[in-house]
This record gives sequence, C-alpha cells and structure tokens, in this order.
Amino acid sequence: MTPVSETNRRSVYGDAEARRRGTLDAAAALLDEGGYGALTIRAVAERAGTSTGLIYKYFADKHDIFVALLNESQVESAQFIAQLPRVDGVAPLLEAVIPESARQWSRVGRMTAVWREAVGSQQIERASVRELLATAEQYNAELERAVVEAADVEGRELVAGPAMIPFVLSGLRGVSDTLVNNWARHLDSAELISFTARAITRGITA
Amino acid sequence: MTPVSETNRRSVYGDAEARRRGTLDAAAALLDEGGYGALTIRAVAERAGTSTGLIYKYFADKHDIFVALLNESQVESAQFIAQLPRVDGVAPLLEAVIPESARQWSRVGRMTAVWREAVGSQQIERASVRELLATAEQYNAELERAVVEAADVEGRELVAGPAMIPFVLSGLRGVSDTLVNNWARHLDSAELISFTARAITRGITA
DNA sequence: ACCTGAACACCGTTCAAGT
DNA sequence: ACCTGAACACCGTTCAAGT
Repeated sequence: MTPVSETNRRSVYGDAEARRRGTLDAAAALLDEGGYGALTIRAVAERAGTSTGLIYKYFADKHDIFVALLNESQVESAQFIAQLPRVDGVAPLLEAVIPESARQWSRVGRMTAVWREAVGSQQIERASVRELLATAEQYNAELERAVVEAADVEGRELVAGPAMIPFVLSGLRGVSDTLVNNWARHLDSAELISFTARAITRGITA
Repeated sequence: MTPVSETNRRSVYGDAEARRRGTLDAAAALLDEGGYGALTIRAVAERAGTSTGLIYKYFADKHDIFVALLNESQVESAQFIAQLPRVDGVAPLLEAVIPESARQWSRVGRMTAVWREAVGSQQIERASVRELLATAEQYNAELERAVVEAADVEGRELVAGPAMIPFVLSGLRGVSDTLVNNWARHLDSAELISFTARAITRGITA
C-alpha cells in the first residue's frame, strides 16, 4: 500500500510530490548560480513552473525550503562518507571528506543564521526541523564510524571522549568556511586541505 | 594638525564622526539584541537618532555597515590576543582565545555571505574592504606571534609550513560556529573548548 | 550645506477569485 | 479541489524638498 500523504498525491493538475521536488531543485539551482541574493520566492516559482502561492502549500515559509535543502545536503554527505575507503587510514579519509564538505558548505553555509533562529525558538517542534536533527545525528554517526574504522586499519589509537567527533566536525566546518570564503588567499587550497587532514588526525590521536 | 576628512567634521548639526560612531553602535546593538532580522536601516536610523538618508552619507550601503563592524571586531580580537599570557603554553592560550572568538562570531558570523560577495567581485577595490583585508592580516599576525611565543615558552616544536596558522584559524572558526549555533547539543561547551584547544595544539605540534 | 522622509522598486506572505 | 497573482506590509535605497 502506498501511503497517501499531504505531498504524495496526484490530481488533474499533476503530481504534487513532483512539484515539491521541482521547487527544491529550482531553489538549489538559483542558490548555486546567483547565490543567496538570487533566491527569491518569485524566482523559485517561475523556475519551477508554479506560483508563489502554491509554494506555500508545500513549505511553511522560505525558511522551510532552506531546511529541506540542508537536510538533503546532509543525507548526501553521509552517503558520500559511507562509501569512502578506510584502508589508507584517517588522514586520507579526512582529505577526501574535506572537498565534499566544502562543496556542501558553499551552498548551505549561509543558512546557518536561519538554522540558528529555527533551533533557538519553538520552531524546533516543526517536523522539518526535527527531521533535520535526526539527519544530523546520522551524518555524525557515519563520520564517527568511518574515522574509527580507518583508525583501526592503521592501528591508530584515538583519544577517547564525547568531544572527539564534534571536534572533527568543527574542523571540517572551519576549513570548509576558509575554502569557500577564500580566507586564506595566499595559500594553495590543496596544501590547506592536506595539512588540515593531517593536523586533525594528530589532534584526535592519543 | 587634525586632518579634515569626509567623516571628521563639525557643523551646526553636530559632529559627523560622532554620528558615524552612533550609527555603528546602533547597528551592533540591534544585531546583539534581535539578530540579523532586527537589523534594518530604518531601525538603525531611529536608534541612532538620525535618518535613513543620512546613513548613506557615511556608508555606501548596508553592506558597508557590516564591513565596518567586522573590521572593528577583528581589531578587538587582535588586541585581546596581544594581551594574553603565553607562560602556560599553546593549549591554555587557545582555550582563552576560543570564547572570545565565539563571542565575535556570534555577531559577525552571519556576515560571511556578505563578505564573500564583496571579495568575490570588484568591490575589493572599495576602501572599506581593503581596510578589512589589512586588519585580517594583522589579526593573523597577532595570533601567529602568540602561538609561536607560547610554544617557545613550553619548548614545543611546531610543524612548519604556510598552512599552520590558517589551520588554527579554521579550527577557531569551526569551534566558534559549533558553539554559537549549538551544533553539539549533547556536549558541554567547556568540554568542547578544552578538547579543541588541546587537539589543535597536538595538530600543530611536530 | 546639511538633513529629512516620501517615493520607488523590490521582497515574503496571504487570500479572494478563478478554473 | 486546486491553483493563481494582485494586494499587503515590509525592505534597501534615492532624491526632491526643506532648514
């Protein structure tokens, strides 16, 4: 039995789920092409072939579109990490994760302010935000598994403690921000990535 | 001789420089109180006791107000680092830097998107943006000096290379973002700060 | 010479009106 | 039942009009 949800419904007007998908694709494309300033509801509606009013049938507000994109971004990143080889150890694993992390950060990084307002208030009760928190947990778990397995392969002993994975995540976010916003303008990207992967590895090694 | 610049001039209407200062103070206060959403030109004008039109005599646009605040934030951070004690070594130094970094990041972090657009385009020619780049260099130099001196005190050998300080900066920005946006919700802040300070230190130790 | 605030072209969001 | 787009209350920015 196919469940009939609010957004999985066909009608003479077309497939509601397909339209939701198209709205998200349009938003992502606008974000990639023109940056945050290009992402307006009117532009999304025109690009997705729908109307401004209808977008609010699928998303509570513009905020909610961000949350959905952020969620997809985290799912993709988790899948990417899951399929990475562990055989070369922790540092090469991280070196492979950083560019993907930066790629996601370039689209999604600006949404941090939005996220903060969402989680700081009662909006945490929203289904979309609760889903996002669950996805973040999965991403963290996938990263932890990969790091632990890679350390195991090379016989590296990791420092214990609940802050280990949050530190790695912070490091990934920090270097992604540096790369995306070109903070280290006098430094080759590849060199920063390589150094960071090895430095984080030293940082979590007992 | 006091130089008479565009923004250092008295008149029957008052002190232009004082008004510029008041505009920045109003903007900072609004940002701290109500977040990004509360920062509107109309609100800044009302709070600073001026008018929307006059704000554009001191700042090219809203963008330019951000850049000025970011610049002041970097100057304050550089001064804070300059006066920190080195005698306890690198990890305690970083542990003292992180909360200050997070404090600045909470106000200024959301401006990253703005910064990116500024530096990515021709706007880099703007005087305010060139000033910001120079301030960033000074902040970096101050941090490097503090880290090198602290390592010297405890006889710690640092890894060489141009990526060392950018890695530390990335790490500080990453952990600040984690703290400000409460990404590590199940983890005590003090524990994350302490772990991060020690892990970054291990990361840059040869 | 300096300052104001109505006016302009947008924006996110809503909802009466259409199909 | 579903969809549209004019309308509303904003926003950043400008500039004719005031002092």
